[in-house]
Amino acid sequence: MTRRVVATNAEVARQAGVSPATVSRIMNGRFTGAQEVAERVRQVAADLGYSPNHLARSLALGQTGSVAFLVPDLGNPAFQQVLAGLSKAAAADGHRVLIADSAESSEDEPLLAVDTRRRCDALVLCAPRMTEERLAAVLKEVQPVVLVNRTSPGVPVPSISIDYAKGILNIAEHLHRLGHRRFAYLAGVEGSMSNQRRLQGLATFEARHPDATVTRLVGGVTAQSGSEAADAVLEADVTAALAFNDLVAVGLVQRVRELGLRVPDDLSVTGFDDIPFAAYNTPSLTTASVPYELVGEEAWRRLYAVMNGEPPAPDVLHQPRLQVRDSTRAIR
Amino acid sequence: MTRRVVATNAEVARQAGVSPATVSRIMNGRFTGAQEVAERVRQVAADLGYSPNHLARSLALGQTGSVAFLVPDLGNPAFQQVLAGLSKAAAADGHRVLIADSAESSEDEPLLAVDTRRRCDALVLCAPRMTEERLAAVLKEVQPVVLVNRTSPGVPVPSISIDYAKGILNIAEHLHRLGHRRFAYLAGVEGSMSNQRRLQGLATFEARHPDATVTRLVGGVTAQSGSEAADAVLEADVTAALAFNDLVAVGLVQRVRELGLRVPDDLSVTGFDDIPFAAYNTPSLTTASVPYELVGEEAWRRLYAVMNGEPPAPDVLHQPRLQVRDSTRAIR
DNA sequence: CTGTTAGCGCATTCAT
DNA sequence: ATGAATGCGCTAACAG
Repeated sequence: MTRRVVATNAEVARQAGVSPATVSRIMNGRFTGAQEVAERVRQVAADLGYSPNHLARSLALGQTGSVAFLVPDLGNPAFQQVLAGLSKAAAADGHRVLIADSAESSEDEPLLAVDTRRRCDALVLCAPRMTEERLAAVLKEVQPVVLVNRTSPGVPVPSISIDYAKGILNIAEHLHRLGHRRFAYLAGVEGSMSNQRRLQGLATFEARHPDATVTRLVGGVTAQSGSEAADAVLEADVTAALAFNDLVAVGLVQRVRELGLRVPDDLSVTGFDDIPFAAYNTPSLTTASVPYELVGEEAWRRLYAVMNGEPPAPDVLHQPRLQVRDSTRAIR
Repeated sequence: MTRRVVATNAEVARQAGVSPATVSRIMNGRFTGAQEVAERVRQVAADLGYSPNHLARSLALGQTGSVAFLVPDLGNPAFQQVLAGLSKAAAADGHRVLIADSAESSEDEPLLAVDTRRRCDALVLCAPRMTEERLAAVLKEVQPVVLVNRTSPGVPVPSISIDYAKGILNIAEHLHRLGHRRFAYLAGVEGSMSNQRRLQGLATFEARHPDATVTRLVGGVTAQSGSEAADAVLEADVTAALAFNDLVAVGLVQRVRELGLRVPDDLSVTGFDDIPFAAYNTPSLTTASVPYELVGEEAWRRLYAVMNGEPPAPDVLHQPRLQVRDSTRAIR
């Protein structure tokens, strides 16, 4: 009954006639002795199929070489892009990403964040709906940490954010220039930071343009919720609908067309995020382009800095870029 | 200079006046002694903000509570669905998923698979382009492992696969019933298992229907490659185009329409996978529906079984379901 | 029921 | 240049 199925440091050391310390040094490139010794050890290691146990190594070193990424919903293309950027950048520096999907349950997020963080060296936290109180409490437990999509008033941690208010404002202004005056806004999840910011942007817009009216409608974050909101949009008697994001816009457009209206002829529709599909939708979506992959990359840079005791780069507030396509057109 | 920033088992034990073993037992619910002792220990632990070091625990236990998932491209919605299913199922059993994205570089996959696997208890491997030779070598090093999207002739490991051949055959038959006789197939990555299976399905189709011709064209796996193949499709003088997957179909449809043709009136187009967006495309995509999220879930079930020394459920070969929508129509 | 002891496998001082 | 000894923090066997 051999318990161990994989070779160990000590085993290699014994067979190569050296000490475990020497094996360790050779495996980590800190060896300064004779070449032939190194060669012999490598040979034995190869024969035994040995490679250092990552767990034991992490314990001794005090670091795992992986970072956690907590997202509300990995099914959302926007978060997938952040993950892609984070994953690539981290990999370039020899680190891995452990994902935790809270499945939109902001109740569980604090626990999930802390627990996941404990398995890694650091955390990238994206929790747009967590209360500030909870967030502050969590942040103290999970450092090093970088915030995505929001900042924390209390605890000072690096963050990468998007200027959602400005983004939706630019979209509204674009439609206003096209002659639109009656708008509908399909809201995202109530209470989420990203929805609140958009509402602020719309408030600014209304203040600037007394001739415009914006009807707030219940929306959501998925294509299905966009579909379901179609009737309400039509009843609202508007000429343009601003969806919370591209997914909602896609769902809305499809349903509206099924109901016999034309987009953009009868109704202009806009999205937000500029997910890859936005350009391939029919009609292609006018939206606010957000560099999510870059966000993931920047999050990594800051995390890496903090992990190495260096000061992180300053926070950034990305300005979404208005991307005009075919789903919007001038009145008349 | 206090080095430790977080409390340790021994520290709690000392302050609570018990042994480390007792603390361990209480933290893991294996304590059978007096309630007041447990209460006191919990109180001390809470005061010190103590929770067991996951790394040390893993080392002692010999397991980490996380599994690795290697994918060729996390940007592909199909893989994202598998991940979602896997992640949810694993989470339900108290496990986490560590992702590794090989960025379509099958060269690096063997190393990446082994290295990532070493950080976890098991691996879900999705490497459609790895050579069988390499695959066989890798499989021996990474067990427990479950294969997604392909099987291994040599090493017997559990696998969840899709009957791509049957799927594309059903699509072709559907078009044939609609009167189509001249087809174009936009191939995926050459040499990939999933592309080979589709080619086999098409060969079967041609054998059955001597009156039909299928022109093989260079494609890819992204919307952009679909766009780029549009010219070739038009030159091929066909009435129906079968894209490798939905992404390619989406790109093809958009470009073809830009070129002034109507889909499905002038050209029927089909996809594969039935990604969420397929239903929202204009026109909605006729495609082969694959239950990818279920695939991820089933992969977890088998992995979990093997990890616990139980026999895994039998391999499954999922039959894609023909999903007829608006991108295909009868000739004339 | 609870404490003592001995690893888990590795990296790293400190000697030599 | 190399080996012996120690610790990372925890769990499990074994006593008592």
